[in-house]
Amino acid sequence: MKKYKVYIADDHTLFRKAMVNLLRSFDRVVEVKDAENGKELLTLIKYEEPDVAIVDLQMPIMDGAETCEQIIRRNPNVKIIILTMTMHDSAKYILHMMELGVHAFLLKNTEPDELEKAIYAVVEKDFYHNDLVAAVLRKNVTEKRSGQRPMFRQAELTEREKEILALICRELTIREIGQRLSLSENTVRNHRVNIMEKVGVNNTVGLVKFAYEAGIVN
Amino acid sequence: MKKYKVYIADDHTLFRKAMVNLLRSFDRVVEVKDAENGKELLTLIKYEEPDVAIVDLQMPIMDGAETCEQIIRRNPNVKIIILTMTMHDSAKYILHMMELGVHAFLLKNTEPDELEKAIYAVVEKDFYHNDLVAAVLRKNVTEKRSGQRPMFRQAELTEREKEILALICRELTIREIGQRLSLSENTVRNHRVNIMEKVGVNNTVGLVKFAYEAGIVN
DNA sequence: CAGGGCATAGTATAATTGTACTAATTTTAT
DNA sequence: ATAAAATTAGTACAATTATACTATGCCCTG
Repeated sequence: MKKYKVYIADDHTLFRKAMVNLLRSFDRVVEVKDAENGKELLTLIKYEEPDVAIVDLQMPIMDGAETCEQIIRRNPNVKIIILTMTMHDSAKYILHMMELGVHAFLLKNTEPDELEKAIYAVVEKDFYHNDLVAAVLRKNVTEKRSGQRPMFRQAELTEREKEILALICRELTIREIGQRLSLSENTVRNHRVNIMEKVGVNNTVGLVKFAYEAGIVN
Repeated sequence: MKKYKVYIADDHTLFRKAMVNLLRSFDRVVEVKDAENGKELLTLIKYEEPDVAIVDLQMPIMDGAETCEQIIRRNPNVKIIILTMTMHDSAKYILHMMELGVHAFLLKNTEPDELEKAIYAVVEKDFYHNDLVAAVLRKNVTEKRSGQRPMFRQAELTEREKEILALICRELTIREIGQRLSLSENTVRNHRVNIMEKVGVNNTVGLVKFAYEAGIVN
């Protein structure tokens, strides 16, 4: 019986440490390491490849999406399991990452048993298919048909854009953001417009909602 | 050496189960039970009182605030530890619950050691004082002094107001809302202003954030 | 039946956001 | 080293939101 190495990245220390304990209790897990953000996880992986990496979708430093892209590009043998808060909010991300080649998606309110099953499935069968994934796929199909807001709009914001979006969500005006970042108001306004285009909204409300769904605010 | 019974309520199964494991590993914890929402926790407590109840602030069925109120009213001997995601967003809740008499507040990204300390502190010294609490208190004082947003404003919106806030969050403009509800733009505008006053914000971003925190949008 | 909260509607002005472009410089990737 | 992307900055105008009031009718409660 083969045993697996599992690494986990999650910014909530309590959750992460508890998960480490849980993972260690699984029969076929031999080694568990943890990182508090995507960057740290990538460093870990540089030294030694795990069989499975468990990644929290919402992380502040390097978010789940970016982390997964890096892993897939640099360590394509590592199987990735995404942890996500709610299926609804992160549907567009899930779709994107399915395209990238992520191997499993689990809600954070999954039973431990299912996590264990998922770990074994991704290494042995390369994918773990569950209700969550099925739902996202179905939703994608139905919403595409009815011509709604583009389900997955690339929405990969640059660092500057994320920074500005975060400040918008702290209720700063364009002027205030300009002052804080020592930028022209025009520049900030342009970034704002670019963000809106990237995420596919056309007003402040949409921006804030996106920020929530993308985990840029909590 | 006295040993304690600890119950935990959190809607994220994975987190909750992992926490149960973690709690059981603490030297002076003898019994751990878990519930997936406030209601279930209250039922548990009806049959047997724990020494400590750990409550997630964000729960769908019966939220943390309500659960704590009930526990404090019906089982005043039970010490309550609140788990919260971010200090910033839930500051108003934390203050409210400090007034109610909750015994400790921890961020979800706390080290396990601190959780253990907090458990022993609340039963022995009735309160666990940490940086998070200090920060909220300080913020409350400074913001009160400078006449800022009232930290805890009950924010009980009327049905009409909730309805309009929901439409705002669907990215409708005042005009569109007026049309949809067959109201004058002015009326909608007035409701909007009243909502902003009630919840203590002064722009669209604040409105949307409130709606998220209050569960008016998901 | 008086007062309070709620829902409605109005006026007027200031401030901010939204749209639509152009354009130079720097950084990053192929 | 060259192309693409990111960051910076600008102009101009339209649309919407934010602030600050007044005012009326309705319904409920003490």
